[in-house]
Amino acid sequence: MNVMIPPHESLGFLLHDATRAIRRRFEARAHELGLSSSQWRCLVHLMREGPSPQARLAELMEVEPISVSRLLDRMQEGGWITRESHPADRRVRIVTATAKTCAAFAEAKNIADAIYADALAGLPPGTRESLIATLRRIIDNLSPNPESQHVR
Amino acid sequence: MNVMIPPHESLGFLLHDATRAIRRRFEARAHELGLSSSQWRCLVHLMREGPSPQARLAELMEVEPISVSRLLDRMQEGGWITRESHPADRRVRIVTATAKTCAAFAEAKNIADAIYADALAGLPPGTRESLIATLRRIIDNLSPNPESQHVR
DNA sequence: TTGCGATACTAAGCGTGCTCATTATATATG
DNA sequence: CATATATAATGAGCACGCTTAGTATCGCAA
Repeated sequence: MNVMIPPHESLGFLLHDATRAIRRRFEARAHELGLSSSQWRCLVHLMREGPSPQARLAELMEVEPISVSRLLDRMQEGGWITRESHPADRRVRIVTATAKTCAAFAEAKNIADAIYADALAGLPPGTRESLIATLRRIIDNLSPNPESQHVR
Repeated sequence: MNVMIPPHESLGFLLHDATRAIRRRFEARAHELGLSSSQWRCLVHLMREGPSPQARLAELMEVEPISVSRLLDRMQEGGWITRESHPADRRVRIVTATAKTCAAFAEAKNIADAIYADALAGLPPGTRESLIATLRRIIDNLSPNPESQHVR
């Protein structure tokens, strides 16, 4: 019945803490840009994908459409994106990054890259690659969609 | 759906996604216990530490005291903890795990351990240990408190 | 054409984190 | 003693995730 968990050996706790440390540091440094980590995640997908319906962004971010809707409300208010009606399907709103986004993108990316470098400081070469491979496998193993595993 | 999109390689995104996958799976399985992942995190610290002031729990969980206050409101309502006045310091509320917590603890721990095993399935032996070491170093590297690094 | 299910988005409300501010109490300092 | 500062907890309000539900629109089939 002993609760023998030495300080933070739990995989879940460590992943949680590492993720939170990175997110906090990003938000501290990107605060002056007016960009939260969720907004940054959204912009990365949007810049890679190009102008997209909200449902596509929800799929890429793996969150519910309603979460994207609220997020985009704030991003639109912040001037990061525009929402335009799809010419052929009036249900769809096409989300497009603004010039402000394009201007700030490189700066935010530099912030993120610097944090990753800090995070991995002192770890042997190849750690990043093996960590990435492990994380990808964990995500794949826990994917709720079994037939998508190992296929992609 | 669309299988042509190459998955992103960003460390932050992968950590975020892996953490979320574990959290989601835990919450799906612990739902019938009435335990959220945050409540579980809190209980783990509480069982390890013993009856504690809220401020101590906030320190252990590395969240703000107000967040603990709200979390404990719900945990108290759910019957997981009690709050008692400190006999010598009337500012302090001592948080204590209830019998319900002790009864459910092993079950929740089994859920968590099973998820970690699923997550690491197919990865070579030693992956867990190296992943844990890497994550601990990342957390340490990003700690906002420089003099605590490498000391613990 | 009409109807019906699927899809795109939004509304309402909650959990869990945050910042900023407030109250109550303890402790140190003049 | 009186006051100033520090600490413990909470209130108000926001960001961003969720579930559940609703509306508008599309596409297909009878």
